[in-house]
Amino acid sequence: MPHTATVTALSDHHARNEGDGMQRILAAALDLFAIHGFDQVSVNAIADKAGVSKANVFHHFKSKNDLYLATLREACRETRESLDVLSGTDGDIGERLTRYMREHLLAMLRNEQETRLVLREVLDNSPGKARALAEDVFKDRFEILVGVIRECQSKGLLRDGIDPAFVAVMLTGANVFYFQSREIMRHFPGIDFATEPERYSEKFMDVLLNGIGVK
Amino acid sequence: MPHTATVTALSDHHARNEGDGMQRILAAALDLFAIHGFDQVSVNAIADKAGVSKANVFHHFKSKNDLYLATLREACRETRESLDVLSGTDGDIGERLTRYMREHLLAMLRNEQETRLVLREVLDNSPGKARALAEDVFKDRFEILVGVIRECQSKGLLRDGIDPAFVAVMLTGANVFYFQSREIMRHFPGIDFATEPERYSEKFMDVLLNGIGVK
DNA sequence: TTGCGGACCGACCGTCCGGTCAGTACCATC
DNA sequence: GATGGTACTGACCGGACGGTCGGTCCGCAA
Repeated sequence: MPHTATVTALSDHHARNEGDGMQRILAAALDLFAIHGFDQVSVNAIADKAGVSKANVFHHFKSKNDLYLATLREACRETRESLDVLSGTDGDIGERLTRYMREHLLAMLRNEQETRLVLREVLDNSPGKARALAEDVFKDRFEILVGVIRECQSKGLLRDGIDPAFVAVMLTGANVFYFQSREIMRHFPGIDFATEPERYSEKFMDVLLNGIGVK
Repeated sequence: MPHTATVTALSDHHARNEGDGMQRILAAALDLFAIHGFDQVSVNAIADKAGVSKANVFHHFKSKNDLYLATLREACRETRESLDVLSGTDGDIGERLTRYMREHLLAMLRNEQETRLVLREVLDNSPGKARALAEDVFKDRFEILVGVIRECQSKGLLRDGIDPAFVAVMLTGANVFYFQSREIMRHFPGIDFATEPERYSEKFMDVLLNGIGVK
């Protein structure tokens, strides 16, 4: 009795769950790859989660690596937002950067799985899979950010001694590190921002703009 | 013809290479685990690199996971330095933190493999293996750092509005992010510190102490 | 009505993995 | 010289993995 729906009801001939099989496979792969990483996830597990047979996975994607690349590509595509906040309005550098930092961090947390997938690929120094793919996404965004900061500097909104590229790295790094380590920070004493990203952004911008020294 | 030395000369009966077999296994495991991660490394590969048989690995360690834990434990032990710089002298907060940041970053880079191993365990959100082990190391150091910063603040060396725990996170995050992403930063334009950690530390401390805003 | 192609399946394959085991060489100590 | 412990080995095991294969079902166009 082949072709029996392994999932709930849905009497129709085809497309038994939601979306066609390929989409369900991609969604399942995103979930699993993002949480456990490439090696820890078997094609069988993906097929089970998607409610299809393993053979069907190989019908849509020519290899496990191919599926991973497709998943990563989609994750990259969906993560290209939150940068528009920057190019929007003019005005005070503090306001602009504050809004960017806040939105960027919230966007990372909102698309947690996609972010985790891309970050894993970028930060793991192994040449494997498609670091270049994820790296390009990173690079594009980074250059835009540097451009905006440099523009602000030329308008006299930043001190002259400041290196725009370094500031961009600092901003990115602060958010990436928060994303990575917020879980363990929750176990640390004296930290009130582990579950409140906005408070983190606020404190960061205060230090960034004013420094920690006494006036 | 068993017991033939698979490595160079060393006529002696025992200890054919350097150190006993167990040490060689640990060293090989550190190398491979740090670079490729737990899953990507087979016990066979470790045994080959150490110049022993796979069975011998299981003679010294009761499982692959046990070997991983031993490796991680040693990596944690060897990484407990560079914090003494803090508790040393008194004096200007700028000097103290600058020296700490510099030394901490250089220590991470000096012990690259150990750092990578511990960091992988801490930052990967999977509950697996021995996150607690690495986390404790992190936590200890973090608390010391917070203590020093708080002390500086009570002496009036820091602005009152500053949260010491946040500053500690910021310092740690900046160095961790540099360690993780310096390789891809080398491919980015306009970055002059990707291969010069001391320049990175310098720029960071400038921003941290003085902020980026115009005076 | 036929036939074609895509979605899909169960069963299967070779490989490699973590782990075991029986046995060997080489020490100690008595 | 027997004994016992330790470092070490090749051969082997069950299982999981990525991937293949022959075949079924079904919508659709001729």
